[in-house]
Amino acid sequence: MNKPSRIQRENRAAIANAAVSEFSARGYHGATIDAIADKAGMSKPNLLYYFPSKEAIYRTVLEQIVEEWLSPLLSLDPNGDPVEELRRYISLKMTMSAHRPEASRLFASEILAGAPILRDFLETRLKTLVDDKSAILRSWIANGKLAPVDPVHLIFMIWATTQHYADFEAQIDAVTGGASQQQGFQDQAAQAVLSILLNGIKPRPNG
Amino acid sequence: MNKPSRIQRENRAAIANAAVSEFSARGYHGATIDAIADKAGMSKPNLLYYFPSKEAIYRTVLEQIVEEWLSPLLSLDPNGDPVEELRRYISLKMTMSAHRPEASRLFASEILAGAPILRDFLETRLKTLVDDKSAILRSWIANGKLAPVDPVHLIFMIWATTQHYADFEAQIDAVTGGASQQQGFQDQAAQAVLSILLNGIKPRPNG
DNA sequence: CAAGATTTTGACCAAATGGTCGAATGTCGG
DNA sequence: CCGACATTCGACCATTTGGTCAAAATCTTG
Repeated sequence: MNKPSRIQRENRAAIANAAVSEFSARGYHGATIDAIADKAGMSKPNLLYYFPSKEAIYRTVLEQIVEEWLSPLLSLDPNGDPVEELRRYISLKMTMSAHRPEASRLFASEILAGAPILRDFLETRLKTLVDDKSAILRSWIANGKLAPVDPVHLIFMIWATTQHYADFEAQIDAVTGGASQQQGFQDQAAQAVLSILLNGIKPRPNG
Repeated sequence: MNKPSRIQRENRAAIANAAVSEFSARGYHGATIDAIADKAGMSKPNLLYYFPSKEAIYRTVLEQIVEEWLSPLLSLDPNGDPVEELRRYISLKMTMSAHRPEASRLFASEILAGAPILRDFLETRLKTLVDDKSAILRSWIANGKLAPVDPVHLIFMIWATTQHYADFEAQIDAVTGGASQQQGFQDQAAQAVLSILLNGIKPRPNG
């Protein structure tokens, strides 16, 4: 495979962006190649010149998102201060959730559907990563730097709370009267999440 | 409209069950009337004798789920002990998540898609309910019975963490090597969630 | 049991949609 | 500015799918 031309790079990127938007808004089956092509500013046959099939587009954007999603957890530092490290991790995930809600929702929709495409990735790379980081958390607990909670469930809770703001945006908007669009809401959310989670895991005298 | 016959009740129930299963597994667009009819043990035209359209089936099952979902929050008692009330509420939601994961995923998929059908419900009944219960939480905080956290975000966090176990089951299964199917996993999850959330909101000396 | 009402379904239809093809157009190094 | 290659797209096709209809089968009840 030769180096991609400028046109190839641009078009592939345009298609990927359009696809994230369409897939996240309508789900895999609800999204159509025509709509993605339209949004990317080209005809359907032209789009299919760059990707062999609808599923190929889906796989591609999912893979990109997954890489992006992984990185914050990767950077959890075993030598840092436990509470500070977790504060940084949670803040990072809150920021990502606020900045790329469509990507978050696309990932969520894949998992909701039983992870037909991502199952292998989840069982291998993600599992390994979680096992590794759980070990770090466990050592912090053993040293009395964190309250004794199951590390895996702590990780799940962080994922759940942070991604909730992107994935359930429609519900949050409805319940808050659209506040989530307003400046400051994100900071407020981050503060509440950090406050509850960090206080929930700070070491306690009466274990 | 006359009283429904026994056949009507049975068939409507069979269709609703099949629909929850199909819609939650494949999403609104991925589910087909044929598949729902099959799973309900009848032909497609027969199914359409009971419901006028695919969307009508979807609306019906969503409404049932939403009613079910609402009830635990309704029962939050302003006169109970704050931490005990929240413990009960969280436990109830964890149990529901474990017992009806498909219903949870169907609800989640509707919200992910922007709540096209449920928007009105979310903006009216759910908003009112959240406003009411937030007031209770605020009074508990004012009385020093809870740490000062934004009540709305606390409610979001409870929803996020409890429903995560149903909605992201595929991911949890993959990462834990299928542990979520095993006896005891649910209790472990509930314990971790309760521990972190309750400790996160217990009143603290240094506000 | 007969007659009316209810329930069931095979056969069909129209629209939507993923994907193909061949011809036309554009790009670029030499 | 030419030739080779890359890009674009109108027209088309096959399949899937939501929904209709009229006739058949099955209840129900006086």
